[in-house]
Amino acid sequence: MTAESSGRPMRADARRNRARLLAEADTVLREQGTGAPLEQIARRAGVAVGTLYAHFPTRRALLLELLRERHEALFALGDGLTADADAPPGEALLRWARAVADHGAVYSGLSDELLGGLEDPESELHEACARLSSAGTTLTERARAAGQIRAGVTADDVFALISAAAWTRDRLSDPARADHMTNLVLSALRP
Amino acid sequence: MTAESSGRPMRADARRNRARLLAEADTVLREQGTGAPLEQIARRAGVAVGTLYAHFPTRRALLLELLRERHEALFALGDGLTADADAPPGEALLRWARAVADHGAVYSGLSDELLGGLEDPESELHEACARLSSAGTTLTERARAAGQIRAGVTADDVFALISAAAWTRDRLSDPARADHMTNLVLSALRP
DNA sequence: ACCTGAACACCGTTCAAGT
DNA sequence: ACCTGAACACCGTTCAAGT
Repeated sequence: MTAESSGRPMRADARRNRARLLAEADTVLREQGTGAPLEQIARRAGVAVGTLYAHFPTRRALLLELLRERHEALFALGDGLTADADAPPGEALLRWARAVADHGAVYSGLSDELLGGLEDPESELHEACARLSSAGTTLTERARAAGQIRAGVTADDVFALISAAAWTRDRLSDPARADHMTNLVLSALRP
Repeated sequence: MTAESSGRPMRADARRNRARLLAEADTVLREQGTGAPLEQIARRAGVAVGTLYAHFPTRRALLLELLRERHEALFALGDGLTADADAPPGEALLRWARAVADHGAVYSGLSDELLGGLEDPESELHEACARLSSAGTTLTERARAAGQIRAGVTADDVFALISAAAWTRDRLSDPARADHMTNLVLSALRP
């Protein structure tokens, strides 16, 4: 067991290695997507593969750490939008959906992990995905009550749609189309 | 070079092996998706891996043959819908979109191949994807001219949206949601 | 003309041995 | 307490040797 999972402070070299691994992993995943060779990440961080595994037992555990900051920011955004009861609920929901869709397109393959992580309780990403999904629940219900989105659309539907928007953006070779396609997919929410 | 690519008739055993490979490949891909181990397909077909490669030099070449019949059926459907000039153009486009979305969800991972194959001219699936995409062009233009879909939506957008619908259906663990989500994603086309 | 299966490459994952 | 890197497993792909 490593120190990080037992609450004890990590040895200085371990902390440095962990930080380097995360930094290089971010670079490599931005270039090659969520399926990038772990060996390459370790090499670029200047450590052996075993060290990577010691810090992050699975690929998804590594991915979860990489996403942590952005997840926190999204939770905060969700709270902020929910707290602002006077804002037009349709617009609030759309701002939320766009933010999560952007997030899901940061690494190629991430949209699969997000929707898959919600559906699979065994995924290391499950809790984060569930929180992201439920953060949209209040916004969805308000928008629906105000008649600003389609009847019958659930928070689960919204999350699946957001994931689909991220997936589409991810696959497009022309980055100029990214915003347009995100808007188009999310426009399915219109009443 | 094999006989099949030179126009000469194949030897009887080769033809039998090819047919068996395609039949087993369909079964395996339905179970495990487009990334399934090729070794397993060969074993189930009772041949060595080399034989599979002799018939289908790449994974996508195999996939293209697996899809050929369904592609022909879709081309025919597209022609039929286009020929029927009296049908409501919005409905015709939606029938087309649903048919292609169903097709793109037959094997897990197929939606990636379809949209990716359209974007990548080097893909063995490129020509088929381009034909599928362009088959929707006339239907899209008619629907747009009749004001029955959103302004500014192109045939490329429709194909990307169809792929997104297939992807979403593919990822859902609950098959009962499949139709609902397909309808929701495609409802982005509404004016 | 076609098939076989061993050979090689690549990558994920583990773990005994080191510091 | 942490790191190294060899070892093993798995799969894609090629090709010399067979029929």
